[in-house]
Amino acid sequence: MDKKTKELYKAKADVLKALGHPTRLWMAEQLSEGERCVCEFVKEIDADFSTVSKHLNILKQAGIVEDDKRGLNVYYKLKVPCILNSMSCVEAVLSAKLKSQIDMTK
Amino acid sequence: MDKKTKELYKAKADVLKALGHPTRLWMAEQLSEGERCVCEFVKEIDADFSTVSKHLNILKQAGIVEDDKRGLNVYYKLKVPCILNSMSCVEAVLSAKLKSQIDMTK
DNA sequence: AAACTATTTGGCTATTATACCAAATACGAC
DNA sequence: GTCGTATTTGGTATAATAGCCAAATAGTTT
Repeated sequence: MDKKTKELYKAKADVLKALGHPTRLWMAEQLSEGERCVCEFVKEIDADFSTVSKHLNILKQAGIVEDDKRGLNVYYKLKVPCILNSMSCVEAVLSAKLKSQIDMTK
Repeated sequence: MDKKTKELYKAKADVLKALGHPTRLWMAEQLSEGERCVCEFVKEIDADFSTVSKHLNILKQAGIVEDDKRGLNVYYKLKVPCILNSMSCVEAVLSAKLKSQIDMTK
C-alpha cells in the first residue's frame, strides 16, 4: 500500500473514529434534529463542561460539525448531515450480532 | 440519559470505532469485493501477522465480519455488507473539510 | 509422529484517548 | 471596568489501543 493510499485511509478512519465514542455519537444524532449549544449537551450528559467541549471539538476537527458563536453561547450543527445515514446499518450489525449470539446458545 | 440508552450508544459507537482505524477500514473495503484469507492481507499490509489477525478479530467482535476456517487458512468476509455504504459520505466530509481549509486561506 | 504452514494468543512497551479539575478566555450585563 | 456566565485550554492521572515478538494452537504433509 503506497503512502497516499495510507493517508487517505487515515483520513477516512479519523471521521469514523470521531463517531466511535458513545457521547460523540449521541451528540451527532442530537444535532440531526437541529443545532444545539454546548450548555444543552452538558445538561443532558452527566459529564464535565470541559469534557463535552472537547468531544465537540473532536467532531469539529473531523469535519462532521461546525460551530457558531452567538453571544455567550456556542452553537454546534452538523456540517455534513449524511454522516448519520449509516446508522441504520450500524443497527443492522447489532441485530445480526445479537442473532448470532442467540444461535450459539441453541 | 438513562442506562439503556448509554448501552445502546456504546454498542453503536463500538461498531464505528472498529472501522475507525486505517488498516481495519481498508481491510473491510477489500472484503466488499469478496472474502480474503489472513495471509492475503499480510502480504499487502506492511505489518506483522499477529497485528493483522488482531485487527480482524476486532472487526469480528464488532459484528462486521465473520470468519471461516478452511484447511490451514482462515477466510474473512463481510457479515453485513451495508456497513460500507456510508463511505461516500465520509468522503463528502473530507471534501467539505478540504474546502473549508482552502476558503480559510483566501 | 515429526516437520511445516497459517493463524491466534499472551506479554510487553509506546502511544493515544478519556475525564476530571483548575485556570484562562470571551462576551454580555451592570 | 467589574461581575457573572458560557466555553475553551492546560495539566494530569488513568485507561485503552497498537504493534511487535515469542510461544501456543490447529491443520497438512510426509
